[in-house]
Amino acid sequence: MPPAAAPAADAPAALLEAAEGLFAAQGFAATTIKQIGAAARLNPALIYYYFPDKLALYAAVLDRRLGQFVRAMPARLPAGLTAREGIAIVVRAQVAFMRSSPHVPRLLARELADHEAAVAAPIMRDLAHGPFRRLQALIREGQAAGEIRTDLDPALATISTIAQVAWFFVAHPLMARLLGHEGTVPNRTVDRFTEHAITFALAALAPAPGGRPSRRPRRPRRTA
Amino acid sequence: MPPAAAPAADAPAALLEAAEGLFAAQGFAATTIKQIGAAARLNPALIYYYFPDKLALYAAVLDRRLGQFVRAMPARLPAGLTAREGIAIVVRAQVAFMRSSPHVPRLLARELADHEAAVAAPIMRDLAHGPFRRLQALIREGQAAGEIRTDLDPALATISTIAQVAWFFVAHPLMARLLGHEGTVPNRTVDRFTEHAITFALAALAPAPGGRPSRRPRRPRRTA
DNA sequence: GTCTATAGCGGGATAGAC
DNA sequence: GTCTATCCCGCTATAGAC
Repeated sequence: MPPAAAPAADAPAALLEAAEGLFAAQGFAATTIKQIGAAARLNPALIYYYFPDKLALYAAVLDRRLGQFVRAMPARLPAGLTAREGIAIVVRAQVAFMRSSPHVPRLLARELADHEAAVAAPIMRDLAHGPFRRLQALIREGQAAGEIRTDLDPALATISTIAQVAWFFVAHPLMARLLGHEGTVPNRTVDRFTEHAITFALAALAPAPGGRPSRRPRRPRRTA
Repeated sequence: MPPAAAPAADAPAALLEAAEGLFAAQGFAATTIKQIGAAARLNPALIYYYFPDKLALYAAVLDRRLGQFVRAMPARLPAGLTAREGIAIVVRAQVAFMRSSPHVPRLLARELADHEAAVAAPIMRDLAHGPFRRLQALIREGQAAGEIRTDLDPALATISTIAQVAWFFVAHPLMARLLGHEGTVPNRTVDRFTEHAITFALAALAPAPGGRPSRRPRRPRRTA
């Protein structure tokens, strides 16, 4: 084994790292092979030794940052949770996801706009079929147990819950302005928002107080 | 005045229209002058007669769809509103904004990722200084009047409120999957979500019921 | 105002030396 | 595995005819 001094010196990792930053900042089309080589301090032609083409490099970047995290999500949601526990776990996991690399929110924003591209589709499928459906089921169970108001559609309530952190990070430049920061929202404000988002969602979902029943349950109308 | 038969036949408008669709679908860098000309059924060189260059065309597209709507927002929020009225107005205006062209959500998603670009900055400034600050002030007044729970930070509560509709549209491909639709979320589901978002926010902001006071304001605790 | 033709540049990708 | 040199293509933008 070589001494641990070598600072992450393997070429494919350096290319992925450099490409991630450039793709996030400029987008796929605006980023050139030569820029990536320069940022990685490697010869640009190496990209074609380690990856079939530019698109494959992009797909590898996305899979590393978005795909891996999304696929690891279900393990964070063991069986037997209450809805309130599930909400707290999911919201905190969203924050961890968005902070797992400074480029994640922008990569995500671009993929949301580019959804015709095939790269984003499997990741979105995993998100929808995994944590989203799970949280929705927890909310439905919470309604049956009387812990959650029954006039809310579980799917829509799930969206409202996860929208908070998602939008906070994806619209980061807007959030920074709204919160009065020039550049970036400081870490402790992100932490405060995380706890706020959990409180906000739990308050919205709490059953209407004592005497007055919650508004009459909406007919289970097809979402289609 | 010419007979109303001519179908929007002025060239600059046709170019803006065509460019909007292509920029939204593919992004600025991936869209070519020739594609725009072809989509507008006009000679591509005309772009350089009506606009200085490609970037100026892009800026014009953004200003037409995003800028104009944002600048018109304050007029929707007259003086003397209650916080609850303000929330309903802002949420419905967000939906109207997102529906004002089918391309708005994607244009917005791209601008959020591209915030280094100068084009987005003034629009975000107007959003932050206009409707966002206004809603925040309304919530603060609502807290003083005892209509809104006082343990929530008005700025964070504003973000949570507007995040719902913003995320619903920007993450549309994800929302469609979560709601079980193959392609697009149907209009009546969007309408249901609009009313849901108002209900959700108002429930989250309602003062804690009678005896028990709202939870004490959380100390800013570091999660990191 | 609209069109053709093209200049001039920079992109992705490859061949092949080392 | 890494690097140089380069091909070929398609892009933005312009010149100038009509």
